[in-house]
Amino acid sequence: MNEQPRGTRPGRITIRDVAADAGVSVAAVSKVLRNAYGVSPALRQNVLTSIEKLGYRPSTAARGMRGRTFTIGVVLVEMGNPFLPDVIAGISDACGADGYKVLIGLGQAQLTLEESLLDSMIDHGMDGLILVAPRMSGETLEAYARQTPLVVIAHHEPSPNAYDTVNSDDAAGAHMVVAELVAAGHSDIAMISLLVADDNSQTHVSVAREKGYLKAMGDAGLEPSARILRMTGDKDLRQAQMRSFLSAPDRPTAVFCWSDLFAIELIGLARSSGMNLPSELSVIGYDNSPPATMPLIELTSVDQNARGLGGAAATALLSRIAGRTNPQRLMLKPTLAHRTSHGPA
Amino acid sequence: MNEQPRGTRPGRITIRDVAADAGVSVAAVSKVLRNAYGVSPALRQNVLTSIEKLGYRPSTAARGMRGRTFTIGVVLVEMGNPFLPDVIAGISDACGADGYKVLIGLGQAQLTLEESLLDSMIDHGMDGLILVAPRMSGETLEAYARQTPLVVIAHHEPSPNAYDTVNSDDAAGAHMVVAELVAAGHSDIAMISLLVADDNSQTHVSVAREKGYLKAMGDAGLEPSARILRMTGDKDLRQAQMRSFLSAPDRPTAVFCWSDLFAIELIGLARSSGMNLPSELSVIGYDNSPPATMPLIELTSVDQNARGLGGAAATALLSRIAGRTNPQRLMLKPTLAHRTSHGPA
DNA sequence: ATGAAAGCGCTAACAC
DNA sequence: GTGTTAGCGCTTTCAT
Repeated sequence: MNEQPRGTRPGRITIRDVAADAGVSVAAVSKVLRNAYGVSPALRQNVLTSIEKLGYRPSTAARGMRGRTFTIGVVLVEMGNPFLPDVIAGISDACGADGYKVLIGLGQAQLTLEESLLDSMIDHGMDGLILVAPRMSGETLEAYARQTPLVVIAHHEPSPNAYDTVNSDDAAGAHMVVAELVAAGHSDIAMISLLVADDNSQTHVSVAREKGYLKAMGDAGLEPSARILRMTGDKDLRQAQMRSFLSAPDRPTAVFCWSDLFAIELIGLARSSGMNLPSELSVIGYDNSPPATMPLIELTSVDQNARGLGGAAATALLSRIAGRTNPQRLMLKPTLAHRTSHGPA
Repeated sequence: MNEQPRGTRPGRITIRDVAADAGVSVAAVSKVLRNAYGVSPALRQNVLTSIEKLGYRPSTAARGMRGRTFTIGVVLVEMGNPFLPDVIAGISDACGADGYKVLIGLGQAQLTLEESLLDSMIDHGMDGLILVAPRMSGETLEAYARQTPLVVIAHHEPSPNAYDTVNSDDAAGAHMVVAELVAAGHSDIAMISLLVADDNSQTHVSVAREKGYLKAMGDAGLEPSARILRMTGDKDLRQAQMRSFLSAPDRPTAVFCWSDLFAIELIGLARSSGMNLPSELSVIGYDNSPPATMPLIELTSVDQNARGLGGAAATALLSRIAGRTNPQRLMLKPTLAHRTSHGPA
C-alpha cells in the first residue's frame, strides 16, 4: 500500500525524496549529482547511498530546463550505408566514457525531416549535435551552430565558422587507390563516382575523392585516360549504366569506385556477364565495409577508419560543449585494405 | 540591438513571448498548442499568427516535466541488420503522421547499454518506447512496461502482460520456404539457424523459424532428413562451419537459412569452392533485404514486411499512449520473394 | 472563453 | 560545507 509520491510518472523518485532520505537539502543532492565543489565526503557518501537505495535517476527533462542533459544527438541522412555503424560506435565509446548518452535521428534522405529532427533535438535540450553527411547548406549549418554545439562528419565545408568538421582525407584515399593500380601496371583507370543532385554538392565526399583521383592520374602522367563516370543513386538505372560501362569497347583495365556498394554491384554484374575478375577488370572500392570481405568479393578498399571519425567528432563536440568556440577542421588519414579484387594489368 | 529574452539558450522564444505578442495569456497559448478545448477561433488564429511570426517552438524539455513530449524512442540491439531501416521507416511514417518524433538508441549488442538507454529515454520523458529484437528477459520487459508504454518487435514472448508484441509469423515464413522447396522436388532440406547464447533465447525469431521448418518437414513426411545447424555469430568461425557443411558427404540438396546474411555468405563460399548454384544446391534466405537482389546472388527470400511491422508497432504504441492497457499480440503474414537462388532438385 | 497561478524536478545563486 | 530559494518553460486546475 505504499503511497505514490507525486512526479512526472506516478511513483517516480525525485531529488527531494533522496534529500529527505539522506537527511540533507536538495541542493546538496544536486551538487553530488553534478560532482560540484563544496560537499564533504561524508555527506556525499550519504547521498550516494540513498540514491542507490531508492534507485533514483535524475529526470533529464527537468535537467534540460536549467543545465546539461548529458545527451548528444546524432543525425544520419539514412542508415543504409554500412560504414555508419562504426561511426556511431566511435561516437558512443567516446561519449559513454564521459557519461554522455547518444540518441540518433534518421533523416530518411529528406531535407525537411532532417532539419525538423535537428530542431527537435535542440528542443530536447541536447548538449550538442553531430551530423553525418548532411545535405544542408553551409549557411543552414552555421545557423544551427549558433543554437547548439555542432560537429559535422563527412562534409567537406571549406571554412566552417561556428562548427567543426571531421573528415577522412578522401583525396588522399583516392590517391592511394590510383597509386596502387599504377604500381600494378594499370594505365587505363576509370573512376565510378556518384551523381549528386544537390545544390551544395561540392561538399560531398565523392567530390573530394574525384579530386584525389584526378590529381593522382596527373601525378602518374595519365591525364589523357582519366575519366569519371557519375552514376545515379537509383539502383535499376545505375545497373543499366554499369552494364553499358562493362560492355563498352573502351572499357578500362581498372576501376576505382567511390563506394563499396557500387564496387560490389559492379563485380556482381561483371561476373554474371561472364567476365573473369580480376584478370579482365581490377576493382577497388571505398569504405572497407563488411560486405567487402565476403567470399567471392574480396574487395580491396579504402578504410576510412569510421570508428576514428566518430571518436574524433565526439571529442571535438565535448570540447565545444566545454566552451571552445574556434572552428576545427580535422582530417584523418585513410588506409588501404588489400584484397584480391585487383591484380596486374 | 534586440534584447535577448531569457531562456534555456539565450535568445530562445518562449510561450511567454508568444502570449505577449498575441496579447493573450500563456494558458491560452498552451491550449492552442495542444488543441485543447475552450479557445475561440479568433484567439486561436491570433496565437497561431504570433507563433509563426516569432518562429516559436515549444521546449520539449519543459513539456516533458508536465505532459507529453511527442517523442517516442526506438531501441535497436545493433544496426547491422539490413531489415532495420525499413522497420524504422515504418515507425517514422506512422508516428510522423501524428506529429510524433522518433529518436533511436543503439544497444551495441550490450545488454547493460541497452537497459541504460531505455532508462535514459524514460528520463527524457519520452511518451513511449519501441524495442526491436531485445535480448532482455520477459520480466525485465514487464518492469519497463510498468514505467512507460512499450511495444516490442521481433521477440516472441508467449504472453506479455503490460506491453504489446509485433512479429512477423516466422513459423509461417519458414513453412513457406520448405513447401516451396518440396514443390520443387527437394526432400533433403537442411536449415542453417543461429546459435543463440542468451538465457531467454526461446523468444528469438530464429527459434520460431526453426519450429516452422520442423513442422513443415513433418507435414511433408520428411522428418528423417530434417536437421538444423545452428551457426555462430562470429564471422570467421561461421565461415569454417559453412565450409565443412558444404564439403560434407551428406550435403543436402537445399538449405533454408534463417537470415539473408547467412544465405549470402553461404552462396559466396559455395561458388568460390567451385560449386554450381542452384543446380548443386538451392538456397533460400530470410528478410528479403537489399543484398538479396544483387546480381549473382538473386536470393529467394522471405519478406517480413519490415515496414508493416514498424507501422503496426507504432500504431499499437500510439493507442497505448492514448490509454489502452490490454496486451496485444500482432502477427503479420510474410511473403516469399521468388528469385533464382533455388531450383529443382 | 479566458487568465492567474501553482507546480513539474531540477540547477545555481546566494545566504548562513 | 550546507541549506534556502528563485526560477527554467511549460501544463493544468481553478477562478473569473
